[in-house]
Amino acid sequence: MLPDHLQLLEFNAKLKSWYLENHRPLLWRQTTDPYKIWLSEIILQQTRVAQGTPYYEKFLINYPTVFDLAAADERDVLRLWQGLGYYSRARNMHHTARHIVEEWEGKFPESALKLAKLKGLGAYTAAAIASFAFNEAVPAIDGNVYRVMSRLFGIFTDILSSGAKNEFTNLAKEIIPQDDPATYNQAMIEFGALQCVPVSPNCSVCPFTYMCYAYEFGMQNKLPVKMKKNAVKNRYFNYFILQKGESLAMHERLKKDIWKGLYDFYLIESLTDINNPDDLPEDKFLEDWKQKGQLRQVLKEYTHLLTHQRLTVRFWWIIIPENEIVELPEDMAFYSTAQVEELPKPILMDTVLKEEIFL
DNA sequence: AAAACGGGGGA
DNA sequence: TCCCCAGTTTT
Repeated sequence: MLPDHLQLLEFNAKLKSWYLENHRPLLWRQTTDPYKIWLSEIILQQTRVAQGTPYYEKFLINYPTVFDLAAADERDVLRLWQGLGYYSRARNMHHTARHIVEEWEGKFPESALKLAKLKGLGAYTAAAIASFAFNEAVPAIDGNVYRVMSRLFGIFTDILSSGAKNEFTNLAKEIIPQDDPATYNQAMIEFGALQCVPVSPNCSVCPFTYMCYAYEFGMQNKLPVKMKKNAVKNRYFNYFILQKGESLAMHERLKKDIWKGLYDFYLIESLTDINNPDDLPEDKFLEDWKQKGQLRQVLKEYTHLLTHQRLTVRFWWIIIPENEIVELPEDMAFYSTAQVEELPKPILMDTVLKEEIFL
């Protein structure tokens, strides 16, 4: 959906006039001093403008130049940063200030490529400084720009995927004008921040609806695509360790679930944490075993963390007299302790056996 | 490739 | 209360 050359010229012209009319007069936009731009970009990396602005002013009063920052004690820098979070940003800035003073006589490298080698500067920040301070024609792509581009051009690449950065950067290189790239970058970011906002953008006042993929297909709230982080699901496992003589009843997990192919005990999964087996849903095997044997709880409650599951696991132990015949589910059988040792088991089963049964 | 970083703000 | 935010470094 990349526009052709003429559309591109028109897009850039409209974007620029949108910016000139609508942008916020933020302090760090009144300068081309790379030090001040650097400071603002680091602060704004994961901080809202309203929260970051007082820090920006505080920092410039305390450390007006890169030399002042380089001369400061790290603890003073961190103290000034206090409340902004992500303190490695402050430590990296301090480190890089010293590097720039010692290696570059206080002068910032003037290309994004060189800037990106400095600690604390990644692709985005390096491009931002290179374009804002030195007018280099490199696209600065932050979350705002991902959003604008994915909607305009209908890009469904997951912006958190490893390839997204390259794809968006390559496309942006086609779009960024050689003439005044700084304003282009500022404008894309500001457009995303003010107009093409994450939720329910007001497209009725957008100058680009006529060429916007998301607008045409009503996909504003579907773009950009961000892979949902696997929600961590809570599950509650209630295990019953059935022991008869020296044998334990075990079960091979065959269903499409965690621990497939491993052996565990008789399991009743519940929707909540249940500490009294009488509260479990009725179970004919359990009824039989409780009648014929003796139930006791293994006291510990285990929390087992998997990539996207959090298991709360309780164990109960039922001892059946040797002479009793008990019913077992089809997929269960008694195994001697020696056999149990040999069976592949979830580490949690192993732990419990070692801690509670064979001690 | 994935986790860690750390607060604030919004659902 | 939980979830998300955005970029970089570290593992």
